[in-house]
Amino acid sequence: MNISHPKHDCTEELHSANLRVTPARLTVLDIFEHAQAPIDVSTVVRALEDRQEHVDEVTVFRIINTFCEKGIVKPIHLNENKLRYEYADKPKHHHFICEKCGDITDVEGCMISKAQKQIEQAIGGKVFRHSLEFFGLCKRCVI
Amino acid sequence: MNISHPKHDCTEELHSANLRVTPARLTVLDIFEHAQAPIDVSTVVRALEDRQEHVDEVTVFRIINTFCEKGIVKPIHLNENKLRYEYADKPKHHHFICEKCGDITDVEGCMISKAQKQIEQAIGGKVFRHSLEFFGLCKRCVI
DNA sequence: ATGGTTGCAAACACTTTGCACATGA
DNA sequence: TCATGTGCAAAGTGTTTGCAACCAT
Repeated sequence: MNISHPKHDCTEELHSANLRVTPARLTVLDIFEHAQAPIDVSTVVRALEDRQEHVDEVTVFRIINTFCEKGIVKPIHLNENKLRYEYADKPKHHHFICEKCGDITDVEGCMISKAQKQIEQAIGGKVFRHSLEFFGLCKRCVI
Repeated sequence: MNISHPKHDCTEELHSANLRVTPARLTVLDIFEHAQAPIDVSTVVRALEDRQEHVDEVTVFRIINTFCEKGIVKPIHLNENKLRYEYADKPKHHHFICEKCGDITDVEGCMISKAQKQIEQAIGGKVFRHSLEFFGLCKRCVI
């Protein structure tokens, strides 16, 4: 019996999303599963190159958009002029961005889900989600 | 009747920012002072047209960038592919964006300045600012 | 007079679209 | 086989830059 989580199978994940299994999609999925922070499209393209896979940037955009539609990854706005994406199967968290070195750290836990209730009362509507990012200097840059 | 003296106030404000007073800058400043929500560049261009002032979009970008450098307005990221800007002289607040009608409401007060302390301890760095937006349905769209 | 400001054209970065060809099921 | 995925070219946004002409001081 397999006690720990079975080693994640990208092929299976694509199948269960009703997506055809292609080399590009498999590798992009694997890249997201191993990414330590939200990554943008050109980073994915470079990661593919590093693995000797040459995938057109347009195709990477399309793969990621498909993954977003299927809920496999989700877009992350970090107040840049571009989108980043991260693997969706992560616990809720926010991000801390170092304004000097650009390092991105996850901030675990969500401290404002209760604030949403107050806001709903204030605006008389419904709050579905929020976006919260912190900017500053990481421990290596703060000195 | 509602007689305001925007030109006078705006002239002063440009002077004290060491900026030359031009018709385009005066009107852009007045537009920001009267805006009810963060606005983007093309909205400013349209607002200028409405006042019979035809200012090139590039010039509006430059005016707004100059205003940002002077701290007269500040950029607002609302998880779009473009920037919005708002008059900087407003109390701290966040924004609620209706995902159906696009209406933007200010959410008064900042409920996470104390959370920043905890985050600083967690990451071992320094948090200077944060970005927090709420998304949902406004009271007209929630039904 | 002269240095900052503007308009216009062009470039730029990121993202999407169209279409022919290739490929997974 | 055939619907779907991919590469390439091109277009679509939002934004910046170069440069000559213009204008506020």
